[in-house]
Amino acid sequence: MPADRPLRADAQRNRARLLDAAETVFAELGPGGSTEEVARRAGVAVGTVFRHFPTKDDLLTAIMKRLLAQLITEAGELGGPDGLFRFLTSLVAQAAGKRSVAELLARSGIDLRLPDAVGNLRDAVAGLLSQAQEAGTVSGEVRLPEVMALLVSLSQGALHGGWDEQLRDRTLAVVFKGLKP
Amino acid sequence: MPADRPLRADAQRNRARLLDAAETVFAELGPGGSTEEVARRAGVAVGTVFRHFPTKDDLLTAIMKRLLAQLITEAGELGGPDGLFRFLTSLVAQAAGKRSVAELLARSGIDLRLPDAVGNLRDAVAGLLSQAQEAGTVSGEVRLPEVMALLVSLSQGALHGGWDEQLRDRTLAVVFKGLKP
DNA sequence: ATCTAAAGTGAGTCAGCACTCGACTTCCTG
DNA sequence: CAGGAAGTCGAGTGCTGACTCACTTTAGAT
Repeated sequence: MPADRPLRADAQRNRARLLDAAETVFAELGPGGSTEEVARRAGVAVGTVFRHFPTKDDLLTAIMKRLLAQLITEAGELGGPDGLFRFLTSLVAQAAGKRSVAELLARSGIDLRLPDAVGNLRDAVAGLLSQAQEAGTVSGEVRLPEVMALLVSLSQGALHGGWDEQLRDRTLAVVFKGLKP
Repeated sequence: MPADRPLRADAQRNRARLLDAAETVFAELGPGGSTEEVARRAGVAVGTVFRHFPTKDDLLTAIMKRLLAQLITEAGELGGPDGLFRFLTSLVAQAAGKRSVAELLARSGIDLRLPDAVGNLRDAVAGLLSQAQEAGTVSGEVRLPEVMALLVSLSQGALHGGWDEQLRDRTLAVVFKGLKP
């Protein structure tokens, strides 16, 4: 077991292409999308996919991790009294277009290989929640678990229902009203 | 094409068994559950499944229709000022246990073979909504589409998040508060 | 009791898909 | 500019799961 040497240049390039391709493929076809298709779109042979990700599930997990990291960054950058509201809005908007986001949240409660990353998202959302509560834009009654639950629900709903912008706003408005003091 | 003659007794029995078996199988395994497994649990050969439902998708659609009919009945029986709230609660509780319910709602927006049945559910919910609004338990601002959207979202969330009773109640409490005047 | 069309059976077909592996190519190091 | 390790290639393998069909069984009409 040699210490992890840096990847060769072509390998790095392919790894990145693969992740991008996988994201769009799974976004379009769901987890049912085939590995072969991912390879094709990345301009690479199947064997290469499996060198980088020994299992289809590993590939899925890798995208989830990346997506999760992006969300955490976004949550970290947002803040202030209505940071939580803006984060939720953005999340739902993304979910409506990108199946992966919703799928990610759906799996996150189940998949045992993402616990720390999910924990980080949880922490980020907790931060937004307490900021909002201090600013008085969210009721002190509200706790983190139900916020996470709503977050998962809404992104799932947006995904499956094919919401347009208006419906999204009206639905979020109801939830936001429920969160306010 | 002879007019539809009544099914033979054994055929009727098997059809019913098949639907029951399919419901539990798909509830446990999701749509990925195999036709063979459905046949096994119904105590019937695969061929029989395909005699009744030429396509796996036909089988799925058949359960959806049945489930939908049950929901519509339930919605019809409920009523009064908090009928809508009780319906939502019951729906979410069912979704948490039975994958099929959530999957049904998820598909209902997409699947083109269930439009009338879904329309009926929509009507039933519309009835509950207007009753609640007349009684003053739900704000007049709220419209049907967002209620349907919340309904789909919450059942999806309950399914994927594996909510316990407490979390379910707390989450619903937020939504209900958002619906009130 | 007899007959027959409807229903049931289950081994078999076929397609798709995750994954393998030996031959070939490309990067990097000295 | 070797040499060889790391990476890529893609035809091939094996399995799973939807669907078929020639044959057997059975319900129900006469």
